[in-house]
Amino acid sequence: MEVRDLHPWPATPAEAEAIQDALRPMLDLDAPGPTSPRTVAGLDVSYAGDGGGTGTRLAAAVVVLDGTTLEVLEESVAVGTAAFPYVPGLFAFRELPALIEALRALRTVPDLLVCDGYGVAHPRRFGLACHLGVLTGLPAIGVAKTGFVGAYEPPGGRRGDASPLVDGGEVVGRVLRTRDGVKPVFVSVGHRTDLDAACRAVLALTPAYRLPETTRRADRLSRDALTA
DNA sequence: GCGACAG
DNA sequence: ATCTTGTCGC
Repeated sequence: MEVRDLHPWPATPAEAEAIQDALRPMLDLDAPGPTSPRTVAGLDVSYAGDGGGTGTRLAAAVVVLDGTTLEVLEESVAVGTAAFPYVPGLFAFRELPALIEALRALRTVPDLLVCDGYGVAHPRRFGLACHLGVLTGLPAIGVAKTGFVGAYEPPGGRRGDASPLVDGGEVVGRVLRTRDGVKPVFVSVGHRTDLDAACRAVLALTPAYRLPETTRRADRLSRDALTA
């Protein structure tokens, strides 16, 4: 699929923040999300050794599933190196180049991107899911495993129970229980979707496990690519 | 000032 | 993210 050319690459955290600020106005946060996406892509990255600095070997994977049957339709992997040191809030710059390469190799144009991390639930309201959404032009959401920004009350204990994630006085996401009695995930909007549609998609992708089937498939694929 | 801090 | 043993539970 087509992906917009990558912007000039930042050499410092300050430059990276400036890029996020420059791209944020391109976000579409008013559009209703896809009601029943035919194809859903999961993205994930695995690292070889020390996952802290720049240059670490990594593998980025994208797996496209049928939105209804969750059958695997297409896979894509790209190996490379970490393009930026890990800095909370600038996480996207670490794996963006490899993820973009994997996306470009895709034959399918997914109806929805499910990213590992956050969307607007971010210090500058521009997490990885927003960044990938703007570069691809596709609806995108973020699903994170642990907290980052925002306060919340523990959601009820049953699958589907949720509570708002609030930061700076605004709702930036939702803490969603995907399995009964299991630690919830953090869902936030990235681009061209609303929070309700994002959570519906996540529930549709979690018929058996805590994490979306898209994320689980991409995780396994990226890990295998690193080994081989 | 001190801690917390997506992956 | 990754490094890792044992342990509890279905």
